[in-house]
Amino acid sequence: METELTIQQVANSTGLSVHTLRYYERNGLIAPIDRAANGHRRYSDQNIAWIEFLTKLRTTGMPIRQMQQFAALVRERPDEVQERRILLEVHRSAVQKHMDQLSHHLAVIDWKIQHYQELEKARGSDQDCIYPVQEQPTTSSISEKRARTGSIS
Amino acid sequence: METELTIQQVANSTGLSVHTLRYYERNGLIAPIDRAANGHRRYSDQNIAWIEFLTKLRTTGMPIRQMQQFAALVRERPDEVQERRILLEVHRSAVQKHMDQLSHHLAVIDWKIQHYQELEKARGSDQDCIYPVQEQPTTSSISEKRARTGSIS
DNA sequence: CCTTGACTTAGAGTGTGCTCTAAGACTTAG
DNA sequence: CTAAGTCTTAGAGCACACTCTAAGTCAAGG
Repeated sequence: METELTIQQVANSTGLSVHTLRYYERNGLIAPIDRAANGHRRYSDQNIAWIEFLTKLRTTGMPIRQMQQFAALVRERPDEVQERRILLEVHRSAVQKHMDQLSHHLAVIDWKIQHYQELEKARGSDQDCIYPVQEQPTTSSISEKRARTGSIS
Repeated sequence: METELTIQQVANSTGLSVHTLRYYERNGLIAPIDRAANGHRRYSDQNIAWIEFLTKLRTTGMPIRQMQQFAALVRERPDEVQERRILLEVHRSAVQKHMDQLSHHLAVIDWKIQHYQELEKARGSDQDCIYPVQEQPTTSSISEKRARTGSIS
């Protein structure tokens, strides 16, 4: 039994809008979808699987252009898998790099939050809160830091 | 000795363009910068520190609106730190969530790469490569998975 | 003196990725 | 028979975050 979903159903199940689904198809991210007698799109299981993978590429930051490339490779050389692998590997390392950056920056934000917490604690017991010189972890080092005069942000 | 950098120097050191620096100032992300006698901006160490922190918020995906809010809190209630902390905590958990999603999706991409590698290996030794049914890890489960008929992307 | 170059402003333009509109066909429910 | 609802298309519009332009000021170097 082949499931044959409408665009609306696919929108609901994938989280993409019907607009976006058509937009993706128009732009070659999704191969032309089979039509019902009335011309309406009917999505197969494979279509859904493809769309789900696409959205994973999207949410990891792959630009539309690159997804177009990837989709073109699948359509034009379905039995030549190497180029696709390389494309994905390039993307993977970009995502990895991005995540590394995120986690570093998150550490700085964490640090700031903690700094604020300490200020709040001090505020509870202090008379009129003299702001200590602010230290900030940077790209180079979290511990060893020169004082920035009077930054209290 | 107060360092007093030009906008160009700040652009070079922060990686933002001079356009972006002015844009940020115009939009209240950066407080009005002190001017030299000729009206040119002169950035202090504190300004730089602030801009560096801003870019961390930006690169972790905080929208301009929220950075405006944060900057407004710093300017308008410099000694009330709680709201800022909460704002950052909200952002932190958003970033955390985003990173979790990224790493899950990255796992799927990794899986695909490996799948391709296996196809390439098989291709070297096989006669004419019959594609196995493709399995894909999904949000729900990586191991237990129904077969999708004939998807070979 | 004059050119080069960095700066200023307000405001227009750009790229990305959607997101929606308009006009029309078709199906189903009342 | 009609109205509501879902689909189709081509193409316009939008949000975001820049990015650049135009027109002008100013200072230093040749």
